[in-house]
Amino acid sequence: MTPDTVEEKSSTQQMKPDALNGWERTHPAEDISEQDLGDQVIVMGWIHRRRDHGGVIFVDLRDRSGLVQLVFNPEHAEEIHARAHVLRSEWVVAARGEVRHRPEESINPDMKTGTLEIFVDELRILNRSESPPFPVDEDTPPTDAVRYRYRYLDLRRMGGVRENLLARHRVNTTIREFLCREGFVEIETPFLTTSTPEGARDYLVPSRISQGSFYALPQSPQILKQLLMVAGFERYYQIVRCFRDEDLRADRQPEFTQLDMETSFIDEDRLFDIMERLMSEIFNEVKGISLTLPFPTLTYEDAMRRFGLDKPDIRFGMELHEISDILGNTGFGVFRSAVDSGGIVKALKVEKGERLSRKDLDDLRDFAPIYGGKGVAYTRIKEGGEWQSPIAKFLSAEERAAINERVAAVPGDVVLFAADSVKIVNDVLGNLRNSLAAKLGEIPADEFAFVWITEFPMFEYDEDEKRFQAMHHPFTSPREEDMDLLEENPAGVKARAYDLVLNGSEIGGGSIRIHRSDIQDRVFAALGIDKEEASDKFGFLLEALSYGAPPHGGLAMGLDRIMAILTGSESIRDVIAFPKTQKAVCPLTGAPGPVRPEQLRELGLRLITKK
RNA sequence: GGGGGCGUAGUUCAGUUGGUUAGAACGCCGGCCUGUCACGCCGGAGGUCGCGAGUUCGAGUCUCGUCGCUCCCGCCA
Repeated sequence: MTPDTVEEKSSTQQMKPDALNGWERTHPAEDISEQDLGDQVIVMGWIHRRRDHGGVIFVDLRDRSGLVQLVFNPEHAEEIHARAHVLRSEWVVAARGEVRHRPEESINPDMKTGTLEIFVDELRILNRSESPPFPVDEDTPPTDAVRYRYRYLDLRRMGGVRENLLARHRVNTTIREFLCREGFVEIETPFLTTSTPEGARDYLVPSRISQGSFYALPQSPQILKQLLMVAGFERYYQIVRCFRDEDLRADRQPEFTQLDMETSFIDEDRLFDIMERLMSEIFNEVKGISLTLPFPTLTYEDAMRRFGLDKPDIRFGMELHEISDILGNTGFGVFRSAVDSGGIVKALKVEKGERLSRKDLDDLRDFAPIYGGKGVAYTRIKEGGEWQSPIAKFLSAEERAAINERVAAVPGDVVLFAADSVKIVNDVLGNLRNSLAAKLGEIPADEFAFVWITEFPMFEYDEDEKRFQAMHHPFTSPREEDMDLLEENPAGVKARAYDLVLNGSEIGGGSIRIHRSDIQDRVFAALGIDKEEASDKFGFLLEALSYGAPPHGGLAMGLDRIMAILTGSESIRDVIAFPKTQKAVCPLTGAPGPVRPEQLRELGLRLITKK
């Protein structure tokens, strides 16, 4: 190797790190206060920034608590000053020194410890660091790909995900303390369990001992927590990881955390009350605000009618209005055929319609197809209720007047229309309502609007499989007054199921369960699950219900989503330490990855190579 | 499975109608600097323009494919 190919090592690279050697930290950096003036303290952390004036050197030391300024003065201690000269970003150091007041003109009002500094007498360099791939000391984060690759550095950044995780810790603590006071017992349930029929694809784990058999990772501990009620624990909870092998979204990870709860001898009102008080404590802890209790309640039917979605954002108005009845005999083919084929026509009024440009309205053309719709019609309302619209001429004056009255239109408004099947109309206008409100700045950002959605339909008809499916899950109790409909009209049965919605986001859901095996049998029958299949899949649950199951119910709260809303995060990835990418890959560990052939052999598995 | 956005220095980005040697800021390296706090000043290094093909005299720029990140629909409580 010739001399000029030898990589030159700077002096900083050659320095040997020091041992901690009995030193103990006396203060977190940001806890240094006026009370410590004149005291010798020891702080430990990372080099946040260094300002080397040739003479005096200033170093901002960062630890979990925050920042404190270290001062290295050559006149005070020349040798220490020389050591400080080689410090670089993200090196790990311990410093002992005296807490002093800064000179009056050097006070930094932006820092919590801005009036103070530590005059360093002794410095120990505990570890060096490569130059970080992105600045750890700045608020502006690098792109996601870089953040995830170096997640441990991303988490080191102040004011970012680190703060979210610390808030999450406080929420977990609040939950545990609250539920403990309320008589709940934390019990762990297995991760290696059996496949439950809840719709989502399971993550499977092959069994080595029983070759050809598989465990499933739980989508939720649903059946097991019901068994805990049969066992007599009365109030159970668990902060538990759940797994679903489905495509990811900003608010969906393949593994996610739920606050899972179940209670005996209780009905909806008492359960709602417990949850509302818990939410109130959480919001008080993290945001310092008190929520107004109780939360409002909306039936599924009303939510769909007024907002088009079962997770309405009720922070703003802009409700939907059905106008099908006005259009029974209309000459406008698009509306007419929707109504004639069992669909509906709904209208969405936007006040101060001048905020929507011609282009905005034309762009609506692209909105409907996202949800399977054909389009969105619109009109501007002029003086005297006159319509300025491409579709005005297709509607009679009476029809236009009736619509104006239905939506209470005044001059200046814009009214939007969708005509299609019930599902598509609600999807299109429900989502358009959210989208327009956001665009027009109608959503109060610092408001938290909870709403319970109740009385969900028990069953949903699956067009593909030509049979009913449980909308929630098959252990949900039908309402008492709908029991008789189980056999004659399943579509009319409403369930004792409920969701908790916050700012248009579903943050939790649950139900009062079936605790009698005779009713469970009838629900299985309605679902087209025969006795054999039922006992095959859930025999242990049915058996358990026959041994004195108490009336019980519960819910599961999506902790990731709650944290995302609490911290103002766009994605739940920002409240998870090591999240997966949209391809369900962990950028740090590389999971999932290949396994050694002998591992497969032990499991009795062989890979089929896909083209 | 489908639709949209992004990909240029370590990082964040700019890059004209396709035209010579691809720029800036921050960071990094070296030097100077005793009250800074995004310290300042001087100098320097650093690029497979995600990857591959194509069109062209000529591609960071146009076309096709592919990979990665991301938002959405489907799917999923």
